[in-house]
Amino acid sequence: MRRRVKLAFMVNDSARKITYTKRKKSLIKKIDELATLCGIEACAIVYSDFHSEPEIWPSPWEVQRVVTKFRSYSDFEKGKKMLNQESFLIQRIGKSREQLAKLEKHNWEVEKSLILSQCLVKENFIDTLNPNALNDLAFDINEMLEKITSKVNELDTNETT
Amino acid sequence: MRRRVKLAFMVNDSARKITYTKRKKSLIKKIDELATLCGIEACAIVYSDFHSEPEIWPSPWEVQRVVTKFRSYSDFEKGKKMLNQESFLIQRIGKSREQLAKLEKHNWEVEKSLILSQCLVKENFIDTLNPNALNDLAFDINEMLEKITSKVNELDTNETT
DNA sequence: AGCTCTATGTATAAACT
DNA sequence: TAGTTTATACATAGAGC
Repeated sequence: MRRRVKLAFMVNDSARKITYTKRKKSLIKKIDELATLCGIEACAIVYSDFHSEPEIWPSPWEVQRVVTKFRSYSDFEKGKKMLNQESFLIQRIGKSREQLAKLEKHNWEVEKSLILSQCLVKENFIDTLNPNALNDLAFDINEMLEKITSKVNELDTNETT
Repeated sequence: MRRRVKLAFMVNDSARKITYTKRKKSLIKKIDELATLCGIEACAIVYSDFHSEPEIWPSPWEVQRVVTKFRSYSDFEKGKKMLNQESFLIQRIGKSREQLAKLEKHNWEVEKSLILSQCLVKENFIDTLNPNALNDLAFDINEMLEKITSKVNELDTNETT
């Protein structure tokens, strides 16, 4: 009953699948605990041969809930929110111009990373998509990256003038 | 030295941060072990208050490596790849039309989830962006969702005819 | 802020059902 | 395929530096 398992690919198919099932379950639990204990949001994505599609936690429905909320902002609420943000930004800029620039840089890094991780998933999609869909995906990615880049450049320009 | 920790938000700031740091480290290790032992790809994204940006595993550079590869496809390689995909799809369709439909449905769910998680991050960005950037984000998200939806509809239409 | 120590809780490989 | 058991490895809260 020793465990002493060498940290390497398990060549035994059945043992590997059992380990996968067990460890995946534990991993989900750990993620859930971390999120609960520390009040953060976390998700994990696993691409395995045991399933034809990536597995995602937390549930897509939970993620969808957040975005539904985001998309359901009325125009009024948007305006109100923007005013709040404006005040916040003015205060922040007054306090520290450099810090704001740093934040924007961070945001760009994150945005980029997320886009990239999205691309990673897209690449895994490839095996189940047709040529037209493939082209669409590539186009979307490039367009998105250009869009974000120009947005950040715009922010930088406004910031330095 | 008991651990008897209740599974709930830790109100003590310093204790929470310590726990976060420790558990995050372990979580990364677990993900790494799962990936190594079972030969799969996995990543995790954590949105915490302790960092201004989400933290991503594996490293953004690793993700970026994949995406760079993806973007550097020459037109020729793209064409070759697409042919392979077409063969694959034809084979799959011949084998089981329903299974393909199911796969596409799964893909759509995953794609949607990823877009949604991206939106989730965008929402976290809000506090550091100005009103114009906010509008841009909202516009991008809506556009992206519409684009994907229509793409899936297109796939469905082609599939059912 | 991050590290060590240590008691104890937790995860899990292997075996069995 | 999935649950149960058990011995052992691993994770970690709390305390101290």
